[in-house]
Amino acid sequence: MDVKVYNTLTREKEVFVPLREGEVRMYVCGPTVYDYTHLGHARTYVAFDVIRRYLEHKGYSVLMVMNFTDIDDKIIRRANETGEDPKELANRFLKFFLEDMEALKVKPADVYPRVTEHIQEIIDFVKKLEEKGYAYEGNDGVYFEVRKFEDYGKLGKINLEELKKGARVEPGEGKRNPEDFVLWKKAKPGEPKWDSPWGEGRPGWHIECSTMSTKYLGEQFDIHGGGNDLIFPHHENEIAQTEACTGKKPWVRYWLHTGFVMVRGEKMSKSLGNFVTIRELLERYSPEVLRFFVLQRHYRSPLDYTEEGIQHAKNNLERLYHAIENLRIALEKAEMPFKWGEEEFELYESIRSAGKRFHEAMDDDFNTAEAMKPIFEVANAVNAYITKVEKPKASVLRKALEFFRMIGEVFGLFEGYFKEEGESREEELIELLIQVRSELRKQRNFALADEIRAKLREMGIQLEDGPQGTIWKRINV
RNA sequence: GCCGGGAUAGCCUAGAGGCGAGGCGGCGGACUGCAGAUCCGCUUUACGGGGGUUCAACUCCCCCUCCCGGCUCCA
Repeated sequence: MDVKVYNTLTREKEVFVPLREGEVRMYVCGPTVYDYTHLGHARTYVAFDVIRRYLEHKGYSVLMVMNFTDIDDKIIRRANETGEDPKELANRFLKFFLEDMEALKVKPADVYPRVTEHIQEIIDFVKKLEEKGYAYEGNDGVYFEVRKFEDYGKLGKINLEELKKGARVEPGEGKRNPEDFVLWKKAKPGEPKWDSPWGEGRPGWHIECSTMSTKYLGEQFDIHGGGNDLIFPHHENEIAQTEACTGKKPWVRYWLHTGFVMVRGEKMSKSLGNFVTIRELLERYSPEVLRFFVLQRHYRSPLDYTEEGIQHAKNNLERLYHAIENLRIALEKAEMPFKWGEEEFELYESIRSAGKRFHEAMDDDFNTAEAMKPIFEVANAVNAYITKVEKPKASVLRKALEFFRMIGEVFGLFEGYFKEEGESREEELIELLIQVRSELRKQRNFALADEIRAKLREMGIQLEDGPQGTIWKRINV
């Protein structure tokens, strides 16, 4: 089945066809590293992580690049406030960002180009634009002359005349036209700077993505993504620069943008001060709960942040983990499948059809919210099968387990279950404790029995007493 | 002003011209020393309002109300 993606450029869902067969080259706009990563960032990067994982699952080889803006007005301003060196400040938050991404199980990009490591390439790019007549030098920097690029506005559906009415277009000292944007900023005293044909200065914001993406992914590539807030002006300007420079259109085939995280009806952002950092959240919730929370909503829709919502996600994920643990326990007493009965056919069919619907949902513009449904249906079917059937058949149970493993790989979940192997010592000790506790229960020493249960629970092991004795589960959520 | 996205049962999320919504929560039952998990049932005649098209609209068209976002800081 083909994957369909919603392309911001055309405002339509299109069949995804990469430029080179079997390979996807994608670029996701990374953060400006001057502060901690918050849930809004996490939403975007988890969404693109799952998009990337799904494309890999479909058999594509994915080359993924994410940039770091490590020199910029905001970094300089923040550094001035704290008295820190801008470079050190950027390094610090860059490191924090990578730590947060790792904690969230976001697969690392193949290259993380930093602006300060690509100054020469950026200068060359600007020079080329100058040679081609798209750029001019003003007294405070080098500017891109927007009106020379006739396609300007195609991504954000911007009309230049309307834009001027929009009031917030700043004239800027060295600009010829208010809509022009800066490619190279000349340094003011005390600011970080690099040598260039236009004197000492630093790159403008948009130019870095054009330069670095084409360096690693070529003059044309498949996917360029980021938050909704980057459509205009950032991505619009990137298109103008790059297509003006290379002359090749379209520079990027598919533009993907994520919706905002909302807090009580407002966008989560630094300036509003209504943000929660990943670090804070990870103190209260596991990484998988946060991923699950994000994936319960389609990536383009706004996502409302509430504690209750995350709690919901936690409950949901717990339910799935229980089903997986139930599978493991059932497998211990499972039989050779010398014959299948109606129940086996039923469970098999439910797994098969769920797999199909999962893929249909993901093929349809990575609709993770829709893809959740079949997962719960399998969990229900598994639980029903296990309670109904005395001697479950190992083969169907394994089919269910494979299903969850597949989901786990695409969504980046269930690591707590599928990762560990060879912890048999720990398992033996748990079994021993269960035996001791059973003896205590027979003697009706419930106080001590309950204490053992409570202590194990604290360690992430949950005991459940049932008709066939006591079983244990790992609590991974 | 211009451009875009929304309103779905108590709550959260999908979807779609007729055909099972998924989860959470709540209630009742089974199981149980308690807890937990699980099963069965109920909460459930769901789709912002008004027109229209149609044999049939939650879905298509028009209008309206309300909410949100972008319009050179942003993921």
